[in-house]
This record gives sequence, structure tokens and C-alpha cells, in this order.
Amino acid sequence: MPQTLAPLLRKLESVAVLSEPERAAILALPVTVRQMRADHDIVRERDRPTQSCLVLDGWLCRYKILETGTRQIFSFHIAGDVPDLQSLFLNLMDHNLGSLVQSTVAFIPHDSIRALAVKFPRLAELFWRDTLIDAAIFREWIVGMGRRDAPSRIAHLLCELYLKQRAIGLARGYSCDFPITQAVLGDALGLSTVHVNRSLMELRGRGLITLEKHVLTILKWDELQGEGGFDPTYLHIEPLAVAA
Amino acid sequence: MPQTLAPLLRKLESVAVLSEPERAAILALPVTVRQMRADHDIVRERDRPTQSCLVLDGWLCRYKILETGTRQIFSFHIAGDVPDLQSLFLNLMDHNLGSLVQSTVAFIPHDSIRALAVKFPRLAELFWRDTLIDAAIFREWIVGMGRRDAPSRIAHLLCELYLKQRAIGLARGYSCDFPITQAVLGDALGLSTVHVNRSLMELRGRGLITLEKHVLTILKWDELQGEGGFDPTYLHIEPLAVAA
DNA sequence: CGGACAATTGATCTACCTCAAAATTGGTGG
DNA sequence: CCACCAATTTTGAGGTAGATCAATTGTCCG
Repeated sequence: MPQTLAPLLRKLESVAVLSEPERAAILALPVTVRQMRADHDIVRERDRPTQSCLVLDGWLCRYKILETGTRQIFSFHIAGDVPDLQSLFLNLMDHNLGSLVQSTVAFIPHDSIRALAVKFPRLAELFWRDTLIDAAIFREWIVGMGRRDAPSRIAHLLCELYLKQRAIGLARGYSCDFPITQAVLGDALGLSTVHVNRSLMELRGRGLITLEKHVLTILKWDELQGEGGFDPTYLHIEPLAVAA
Repeated sequence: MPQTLAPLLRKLESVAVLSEPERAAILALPVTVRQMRADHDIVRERDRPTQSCLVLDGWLCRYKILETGTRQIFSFHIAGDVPDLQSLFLNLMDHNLGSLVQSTVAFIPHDSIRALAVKFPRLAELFWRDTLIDAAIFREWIVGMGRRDAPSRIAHLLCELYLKQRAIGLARGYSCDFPITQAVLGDALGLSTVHVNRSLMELRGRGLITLEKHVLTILKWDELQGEGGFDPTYLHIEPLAVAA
């Protein structure tokens, strides 16, 4: 399976040009590919994983379940992401990672990632950088939950998920996949399903977006961005990503 | 200034035992020490820092200002923290770092941190790990903002800040410094000052805490923890920290 | 074609907000 | 050491975004 790790390579190369040995070393990583059904947990709170998971296809999310049984989602992940890279140095999982839809993932043993990092410090830097962007997204998420009302919170997330997909070539014009139900959206934004629905209708009513059959289309990018107070700086998407 | 970097050393050694060369290399880092008045920005959004900042004494916080002028704080930092370590690989600041009270910080050039990381991969891991914990705290913060009401959100933060201080020996019994005004607390938790005040009174009324003259005392740890749904796992504090 | 899930709508309730003022507290200069 | 100012904390009184509960109406898939 020579091209299995292509999504990872593409992501790393959107930030920096890799040397041939670096590319080769990445492609030589031992992986276990696995298909997951929708709504299936990949890693759970309190687990002590010995491998991390690269998304090849599909959508994953990370979340916690509270004592009360409510769920809080704090990230969505698509091809090229390694959502639980943090388990490389934080042995004990403090949250869950699960699939939102049917997905394909590749498991990479921690040992081989560590070996890679020691041998190629620059790759270590790129992986590290990736976890830093993860944190930057969390920060922006906090800002939204603390200070934005429901419609802007939703608008902001739509902008983010659209750009994330576009950066890896998964958008078509101003459209992209959006396999997230309103209930899931509520769990991510700290809103009730009902209120998500109403806010979404407002955005549609104002002609900013279209959202049907799990496809999002942004009709008025500038206005949607304005509504969400969205400034893409925090995603740290490099010009390289666009150039490619 | 042989002991300037002691807080950093103490923090790293709470996770792993360092070799003599590693200790020496850290202590040999070139630093610029600076005193800051309260409410002073150290790094601002859009800056491109060439150094990171180690807290030696005092309290810092990271925050963003929205278009509307409101502020959202997403972290507090005390001695031993390097709040803007992420600028090592994310060149452009996407938020601000400022002092909450009079503080002492040490600036360390990125170049020398990078050199240290390449030479001692294990130190790189420890720094990396630290930024991962940063992210873990953000995740928990999101859970609180999305799913906890005001009193538990506050209770949770009190637990966190108490433990953070205790882990580096800054607590006395169940008491610790708490130089955070109710307005600042509101900016951190996405609440109005008025509501922070009322929730705080409730916690006091129920005899869980005492908070006066900028000193927090936790009277009923178990109940406060219960109120906040606080599980310290996400802080990833190692047994070593307690042993020391 | 039925069953399960997802979206939509209606009605009521409440946690938290805003505005406004009063009471404390802490720091500072005389 | 006291008086005074500014920043905090506290209290009161509405107002509202968003929650909850409960149906109803799609929509997709086997």
C-alpha cells in the first residue's frame, strides 16, 4: 500500500518542502488501516494508547461526556489530521475520539513516530506545529462559546470547516461536505438542537448559506465571515496550501 | 544570575528526571529578565515574536478582544509557565498575552530554544508535552463553557487554579493566591460581572470557599470538586510533582 | 413501504444579561 | 495616620437569548 499515507504527506507539505529522505521515512511508517462505521469510538477516556490515528477518509470528532450525560464536542477531523497525536506524550486519554460517519483511519505506532521525530527533527517540528494549531483552534472555539451568540457561533464554525476542507482540496467552489447533524452541531457549540435549527434557518433566510443533503454551500462568504467575526489567522494555513 | 531559570527547571523536573547536561543546557539559556506592571501587554495579536516568555513571578493571561470590544480570556499563567511557547512554530500571534498583576518574566530567544530542542530531543519532548497540556486545559475549558452553569464553571476554575499552584508549591494547605477580580473572572468564563458575583456568593454561602484579599481558601474540597464536575486527569500532573 | 432518524415548529420557562446605584475596599498623598 | 479617590464588590429590577418539553413533518434506507 504505497499511497496510504498520502494525506499525511500532503498536509505536511502544505507547510514546508520535505527532503527526499524525509518523504521516504514517512511513507515507510508501519500502519494498520481500518474502516470504521459511523458513531464508533476509536479511543476512549482513560485509555493508554500506544498508537495514534491518522484520518484517511471520513469525519471524526473528539468529545467528552459529562456526569449529567450531556456531550461536548470540541473538534472535527478530516483526512490528513492526526486527532490523537497528543497521546504520544500524554499517556492517559482525557477525552474520546469517535467517528461521525463511516471513516477510514490508519493507526501508526507511537514508537515509530518517536523514532521518526528523533531522526528528523524537522518532521518533529511539523508534527508539533500541528498540535499547536489544534490548540489555536481550541482557543478560538472558547472565544466563540464565551462571547458569540448562536448565529455567529454557527457561522464561525461553518467558515472554519469550509476552509479546512478547501485547504486540502476537498471543496468545490464554495461548497463542501457537511455530514454534521443539527444535534451534533449543538453538542459542539453548546446549544440545544432546537436553537441550532432556528439559528440555521436565520442564516439560510438571510441568504448566507445553503445546507442540504449534507452539503454546505456558502452563498455570501463575506457576510458569513462578518456574521461569525471570522478571521482565519488562527488556522495558520500557509500560502503553500493554496499554491498547491 | 544562576538561579533565574529555576522555575522552568522545577516544572520540567516535575515530569521527568533530567540528566546533568540537560540541566546545564537549560540553565545556560540566554535570558532577558523584565518586570511588568499590572495590565500590561507582553505580546500582541499580529506580532511575530522571536522569543518566548517564561513566567518567573506573578500572573499572566492570554486573551482575544472581539470586534465588539468584549474580551475573552482563555488561560492564566503562573511561575514556570511559558505561555507563548507556541510562537516557536506559529510565527504570527493570534492572541494577546498580558500581565494581570505586577510580574517578572524572562524572555528566551526562539533560536536558543530550537537549538536546545535539536540537541536534546528529550527536552523537546518535555516542551512539546507542555503545549499539549495547554491544549488539554483548553478542551476542558470548552466543556465548561458549553455545558456547565455559572456556579460549576467557577468551581471548576477554582479547582484548576488551586491545583496548578499546589503543583509548584505555591499553595498553603487549602489556600492559595487568587489575584483575579470578578470582572476578569467573567471575561474568562463568558459571564457578566454581576453573575460572577452572585454565583460566587452562592459558593461562599454553601460554605465551599472563602475568597478575600486575593486569597482563595477551599473549605470543602470534595464538594467544590463535585460542584464543578472537576476531574484533574486533564492537567496531567505527574506523581513526581507531588512527591517533590 | 415501513421504520428510524433528522429537521422543523410551537409554547413555556429560566439562567443569565443589562442597566443602575449603593456599599466596600484598597491605595495614595498630604 | 487620616481623608479621599478609584477600583471593586454587592444589591435591585427588569429584559432576553436560549433551554426544555412536546408534537409534527420530512427524508433516507434497507
